[in-house]
Amino acid sequence: MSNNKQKESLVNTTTTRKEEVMSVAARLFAAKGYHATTLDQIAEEIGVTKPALYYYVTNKEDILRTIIGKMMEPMEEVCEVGRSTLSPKEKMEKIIGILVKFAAERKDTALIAFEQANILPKRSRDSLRRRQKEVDKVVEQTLKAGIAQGYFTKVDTKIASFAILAVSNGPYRWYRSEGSLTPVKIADQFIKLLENGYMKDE
Amino acid sequence: MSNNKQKESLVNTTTTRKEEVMSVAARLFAAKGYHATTLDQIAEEIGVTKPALYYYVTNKEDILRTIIGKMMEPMEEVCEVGRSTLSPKEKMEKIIGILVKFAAERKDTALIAFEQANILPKRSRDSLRRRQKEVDKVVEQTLKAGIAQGYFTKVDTKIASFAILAVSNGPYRWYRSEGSLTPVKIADQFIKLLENGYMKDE
DNA sequence: ATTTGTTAACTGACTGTTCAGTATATTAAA
DNA sequence: TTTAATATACTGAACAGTCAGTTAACAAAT
Repeated sequence: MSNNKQKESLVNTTTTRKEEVMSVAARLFAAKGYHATTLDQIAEEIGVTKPALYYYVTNKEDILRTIIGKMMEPMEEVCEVGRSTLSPKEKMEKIIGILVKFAAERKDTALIAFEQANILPKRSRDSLRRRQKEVDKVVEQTLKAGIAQGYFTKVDTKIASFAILAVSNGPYRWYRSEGSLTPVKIADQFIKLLENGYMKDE
Repeated sequence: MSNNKQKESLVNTTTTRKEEVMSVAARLFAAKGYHATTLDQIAEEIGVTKPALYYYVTNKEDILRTIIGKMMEPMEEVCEVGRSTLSPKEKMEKIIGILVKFAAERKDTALIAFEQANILPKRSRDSLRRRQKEVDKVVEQTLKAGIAQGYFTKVDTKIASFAILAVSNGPYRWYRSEGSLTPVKIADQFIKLLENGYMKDE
């Protein structure tokens, strides 16, 4: 009885214990929610006991914070696109691509960041919210630029950016990596729909 | 022996205690999540003690189930539109209107139904999921019909329906009733964007 | 022999739920 | 009209279970 321990350097590509904690926790937080997930469950799935987690992590909340922190990178990418010299159309397409890719490939992280960030204390939560507002602003500014330059139609830019973001972030709810759809195909379809709509313009 | 509700229409001006429990609970569940909300908090906001809640409700979970149940009605409305004889374009516009209206006017309910339904036991959760799938199907069928009849462009109907639903349900995340935007105006903008896109077709 | 990693056993706080009572209002009986 | 009986709406106290976090001790590897 007992172990079942870790001999990580065997076939382990590069996953450290800490990363394992994070990915297991992310899966459980996403599936059942933060409060409904116990440290015992995380530990058991990894094959250790609860106190062992405290060797890698200072807090339960620390796990959540770390997971949510992973969302910062793609949002920063979006902001960089915003600062680039691309045309509004190209910018928007790149932004949608980045967001769809992340929402599909990192479903758990996306779900947790969108639906459980309010669990964090104001301090930690605010840096996420601020970045999200920056992303909002990049999308809206891109829309405004496109309209000003005569490429885009005159839509309400606030409402349209909410729509574009809802679509682009949406895949974390339904994407299945086992299916035949790739993030790129999804993004292409989204772009086609958002740029031209579903009505045939005769 | 004996039990609960039935007519108490005597002095009730507008809201019964049970309704008050539900609306307070909905606000707290939406703001902090189900597990992070204690019965003491709900009771305190109403101005009673925790055991008093059990006079109106059998369970904490029962509160959640009741709140989520409120989402059934608009989804049934959508299904009725699907069964109607309207044109695909009109159907889709009505569906978007119904969903936007609900997501905006009943933000808390929508948030809880979308983000906390997995807390319910499979049994209770399945009736919601089934209805959601029906709504999905109505949207997809409407798209297919519109394409078949030559009104809509040939989009991937699975992906496009996810997009339309993400947009239409989205307002529960950002709508503020104090603002100048009405659900109808939002729906109109969404319809315009989804039908024609943001690109100028010259 | 120290560092790294882990465990068994425990604590302190919290929270959903129950239950025996109580105060007030409503109805029935005298 | 007074009195008794019953239902309504709640409270205070406590129970039972859960869970984040701690402590101290132990093993393996460097």
